[in-house]
Amino acid sequence: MRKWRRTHYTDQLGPEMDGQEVVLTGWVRDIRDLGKICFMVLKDRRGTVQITAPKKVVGEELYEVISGLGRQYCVAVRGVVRAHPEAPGGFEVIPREVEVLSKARYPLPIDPTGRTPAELDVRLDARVLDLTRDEVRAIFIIQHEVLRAVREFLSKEGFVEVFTPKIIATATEGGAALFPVKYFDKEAYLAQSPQLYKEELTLSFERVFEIAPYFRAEESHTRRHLSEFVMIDVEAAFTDAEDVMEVLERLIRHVFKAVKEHCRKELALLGREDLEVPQVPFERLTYDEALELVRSEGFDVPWGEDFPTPALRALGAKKPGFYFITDWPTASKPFYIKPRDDRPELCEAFDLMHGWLELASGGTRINDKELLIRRLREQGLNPANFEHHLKTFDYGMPPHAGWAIGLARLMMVITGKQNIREVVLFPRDKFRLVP
RNA sequence: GCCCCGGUAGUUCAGCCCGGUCUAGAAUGUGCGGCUGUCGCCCGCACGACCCGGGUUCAAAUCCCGGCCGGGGCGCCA
Repeated sequence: MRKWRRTHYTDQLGPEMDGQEVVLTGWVRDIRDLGKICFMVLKDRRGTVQITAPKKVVGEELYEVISGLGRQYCVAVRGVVRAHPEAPGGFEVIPREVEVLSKARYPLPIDPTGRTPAELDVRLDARVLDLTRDEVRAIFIIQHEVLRAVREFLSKEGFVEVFTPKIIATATEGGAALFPVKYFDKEAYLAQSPQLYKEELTLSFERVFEIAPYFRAEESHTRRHLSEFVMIDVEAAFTDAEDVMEVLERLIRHVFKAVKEHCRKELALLGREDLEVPQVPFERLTYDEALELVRSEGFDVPWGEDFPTPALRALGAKKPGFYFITDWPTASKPFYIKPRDDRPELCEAFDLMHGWLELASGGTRINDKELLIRRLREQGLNPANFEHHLKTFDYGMPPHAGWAIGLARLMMVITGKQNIREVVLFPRDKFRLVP
């Protein structure tokens, strides 16, 4: 079907083009048939334009075609631009020929104009149609810019983008529940993190990053958890936690600047024109300081434990922007995090927070094999299950550090959306496997 | 997994507490008709729904129990 080649997007038209013939393609957003004149709003990915069909001008036959169109029909229109003071934007297109490329069947599951609102769950069931709305699509255009900016920044910082396996042999790290998959005649699992692989790769590339989906079979049923989610992972040789925290906060700043500069229209659609580029460095709060704050709010959290959600909310109320929580109790963090030399009950781990939302976590890693084995045992894990990983520590493993940030959580902060499902195209949780 | 709240046309909401007046109301949508400047067009007519199963009752959208699904919270989330 080559007959209809678009000559212009709707946002490339204007009253100064009066008299010019154009070919437009898109979807019928609205039809207003007044009897002897019919107005059709044509939408493409860049905007809308009014197609005006006066019966006397376009003739009986074409008038029937146009007034017979329905919302969300996919159409091509050949017509002439005409300046007209009463048309939106001061111009309209008088059609000469209209071809229906695809019809819509009614009833549509949601109103594509958004005038009759639908709940998120209903919208997700009809996600593809939901995405015809500019304000929904804006989220993902912003995400595209975020990813572009992340790659730009990390590349400039000397990081190499890599891919590590998403099908893995064993439940390497313990902890989070994994999804088992059949792998020929073996049982395998979907990766919950690239942690061990990215550490190993610092031995050769020194600085790597990976942007990929991960899978966790948790019971979590909250506004900020999904079973499948994209993480941006970074790992760097010859660095410690403080070094990579600086990379992280500068990255966040770079991303916010890029979004602010390149996604003005999309931010406006989401009511986020006021998005502020955060200043660096972000505030550093030690675990002990955070604990004290939380306790002063009346939460009885024992030393050594992670903060329960209500405590984090209280913390977020006091610290609404970006901040780090550092120097966590060693026992509260994974085995590969390096304990502090001076106080081994604490470790060189950090979390990046935005208000009460945990965005990223990272730290200095252990590069001493014997210590790593001891830490595995202390966490109740069997070193034999980490044979391949431990072997790489015999090849000159450099000291290294890194972090991982949840892409969707970052998108929640940028877009102001309160439910992670809003910022994921086709979210997966315990109760949703389709579409 | 636990707690609270909810499930009514395609969508969004009313009715439910206090069972009968519900042949279930509205908006939007869809269909048909009318209308030459609309832009959430307007006017008229029509179409379309009580989540599933069981129970109580003369009678259930309404009360009770179970299930499924949804919203929120918590837990889990190295």
